[in-house]
Amino acid sequence: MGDRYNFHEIEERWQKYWEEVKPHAEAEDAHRPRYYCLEMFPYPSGRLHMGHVRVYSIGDVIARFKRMQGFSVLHPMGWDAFGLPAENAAIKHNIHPHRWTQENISHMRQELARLGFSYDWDREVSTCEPDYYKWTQWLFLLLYKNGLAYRKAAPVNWCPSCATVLANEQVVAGLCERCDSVVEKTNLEQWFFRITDYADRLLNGLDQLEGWPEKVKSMQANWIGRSEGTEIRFAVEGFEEELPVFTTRPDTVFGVTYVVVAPEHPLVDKLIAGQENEEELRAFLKEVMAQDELMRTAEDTEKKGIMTGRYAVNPLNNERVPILIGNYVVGSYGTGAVMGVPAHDTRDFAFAKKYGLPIREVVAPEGKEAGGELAEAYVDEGVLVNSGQFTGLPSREAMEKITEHLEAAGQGGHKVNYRLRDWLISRQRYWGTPIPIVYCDSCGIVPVPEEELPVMLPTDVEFRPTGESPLLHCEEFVNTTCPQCGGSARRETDTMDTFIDSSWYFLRYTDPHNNELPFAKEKADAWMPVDQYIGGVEHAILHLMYSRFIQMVLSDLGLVSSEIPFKNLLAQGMVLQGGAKMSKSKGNVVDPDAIISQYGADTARLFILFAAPPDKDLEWSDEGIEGAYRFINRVWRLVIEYLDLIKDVSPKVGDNLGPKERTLRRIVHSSVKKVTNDISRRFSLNTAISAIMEMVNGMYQYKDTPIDEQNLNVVREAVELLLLVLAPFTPHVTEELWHRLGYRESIHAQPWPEYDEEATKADEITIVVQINGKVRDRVVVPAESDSETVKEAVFAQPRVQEYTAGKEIVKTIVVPGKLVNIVVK
RNA sequence: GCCCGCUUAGCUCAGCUGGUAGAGCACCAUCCUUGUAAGUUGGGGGUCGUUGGUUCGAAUCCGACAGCGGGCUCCA
Repeated sequence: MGDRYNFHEIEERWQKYWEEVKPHAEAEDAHRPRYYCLEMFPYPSGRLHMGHVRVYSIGDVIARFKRMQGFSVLHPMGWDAFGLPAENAAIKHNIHPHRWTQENISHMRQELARLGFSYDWDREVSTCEPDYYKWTQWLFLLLYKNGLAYRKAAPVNWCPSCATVLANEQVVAGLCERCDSVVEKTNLEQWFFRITDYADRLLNGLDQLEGWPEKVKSMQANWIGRSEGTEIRFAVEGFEEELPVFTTRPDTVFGVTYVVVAPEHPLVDKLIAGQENEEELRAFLKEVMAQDELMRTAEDTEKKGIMTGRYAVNPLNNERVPILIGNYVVGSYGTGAVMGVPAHDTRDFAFAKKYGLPIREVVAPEGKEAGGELAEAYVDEGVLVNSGQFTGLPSREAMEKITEHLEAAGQGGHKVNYRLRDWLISRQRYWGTPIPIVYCDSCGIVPVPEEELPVMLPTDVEFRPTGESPLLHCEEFVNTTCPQCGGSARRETDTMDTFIDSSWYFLRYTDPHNNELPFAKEKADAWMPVDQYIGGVEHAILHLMYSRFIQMVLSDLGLVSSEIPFKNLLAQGMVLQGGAKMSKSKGNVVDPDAIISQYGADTARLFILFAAPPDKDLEWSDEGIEGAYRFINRVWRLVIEYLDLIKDVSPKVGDNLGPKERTLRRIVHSSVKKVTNDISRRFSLNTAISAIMEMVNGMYQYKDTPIDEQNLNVVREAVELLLLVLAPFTPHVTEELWHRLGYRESIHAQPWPEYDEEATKADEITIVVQINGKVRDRVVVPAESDSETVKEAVFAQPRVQEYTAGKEIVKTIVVPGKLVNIVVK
């Protein structure tokens, strides 16, 4: 044991000790309040990156802090282990996905251990293991039995490079979220979860999530996209079928001069069949459909339409209006058809001008006459004109009246529309949870009985370079018997979206070894909801909304008591280098392993926590990490230099302290106060560290004071407090120094220190003197002076007398302990 | 286009309910050291994005505007 700070030796020693003693295995102590601290589990890509170091460092400080505060803390770790990269590795390097994943996990587990994170490893879960995915299948069956999982043919997003379909959420601007390939539309029979049944609850439930960032909530609200309006059913001349449209502006219905349907609209085929321009129409359809979604929905794509030669009838005024097919109408939103009101919608206005369609004004700005040619669409509300019996009504009232009228006539009514679609969960991939369904020629779709779970993923399969799922060609997997009739049947070869695996893992942690159920209700209820969830904002919609959905379903079915999975959410910022996110392609990646080898885990943790508030982006800085390293060295030297003097001294401080000791205690105790507040108030870890730095500076200020025996316990107290508040941030070095102080117990098992409020108060305070709001002077007064005494002292100042001489004193404002403002005229 | 966030020292960021503008890094100096590296002590540096308002008093509250970043978007 040398006197230099040897982090290699220290970190290795305590990591070994923690591994043996398992201080973080949760005892489920019923007498202590519980706290569930969770960070999003990683995909086992092979190596940790700085983003991981950041999120897990934040979580670890919170977990350690809460433990010291006396909570029984659940702080688990696991692996989101299914997914495409493993399969790609199989194709490319001829290594089985399971082995690839396992090797990555064991490497990353070691990396996490090297960082000194305090996980309860006995609860580790891995979503690709049968004892986990069995319960993911169980969950699928639960949804199936409750009508929340269904199969249908639908136009779906197909990523040609990943050779699988994607959920809407996984398509970003027409590109695959994973690989940026252009996503195509195909018609396929696929499995869906009925998340749209929960649209309203998912939206309204956001209000209850007080501990979530507004940003994440508004992103989810946007995604759900609730839109209240009116459905209006137009009759189609010559057909039985009606053509429903959705509008948020029923007050403009008298201004409808045409109707546009999407090229995908189910009625299109019938509408154009036998029309004289059928060929031209088909050509148009072909052209539009050939364009991929990205092109079609781009802002600058020209709006195109074509007359079908058919007419619809406006149910309000019985007017015949032409039906067009338009490239800008989206088949999957609303009814796939819109009414065209050129006078009151910017897009419709441009469209009508282009195709010479009539423009009829039906809403006028209040107090203004209608008439004359419109230069642009009037999109605001106003008073109705040219609208039959509704003329003269203000927009708001007209919307209500017109909707009621339609309802009474059976031609429409109130309608709520959502942007949210059902969750497409089928993936044409091997490395995922098999969907527990068989297809029987006589019985149809048959769920695999619970007692036959898990449907095992076969291991002996052949990976094809095309990316086609090996399950398709795995005879012993595909061929099975029907659980109902015993006849021959085929297994579903699609696997589940990995977002299902991760939408319930936090529940499995509460009861990870349960062989009878995914989790026991009592165990889940004891811990849920997660008190603090931490992860990247990139999951704001996908993972966080799916988890909310699954939790709501489980709660409705009585399997858990809370319908909220995560009470508080901390969306941590990215780690940047040179203003850009670290990425291999940009070549600006800093490797955590290299940093740990060079500076140690404590330094890496301290820097990454100090460099920015947890929820902001963090700019990596080599100087910054040097600074963090120097700071730890500074703490080390300070404690080591005092060690012999204070080794056998009690931290109990007596009365009768000298002024220097009082100053030291004031700095130390107010720092402890600030650290405590900063961590508990809103995890302001960077400012907490800054307060600890000030504390150390204060202790260095004192260091050269000749030490008198009776002051040694002031020093001992200061050193102990320093180590205690620093412990959650730099667990190794504080553990080492704590033991060197003579303690046998872990520092991480100590209670969080109390500060002495009295000690934080200064003996004297400086009062700022303002004249008309401008700082003109300062006065030092005893801390406990009352307002009158302060005033007297202020007015006794020569400068104050100068400034007030010959002037009228209008009033004097005294802010106790801070300032005095004299208003003069 | 709509919504949200940010703008404070050279850099990265604090600044809680309005009341003396602050930390770390960088920089400069000082001392220690044979020298290097490390260390010690001290210091300089800010019209708080612009502008109007509320107030005795505004970085802080309110309104505009600008710049940067993010989310949603032919959404009917």
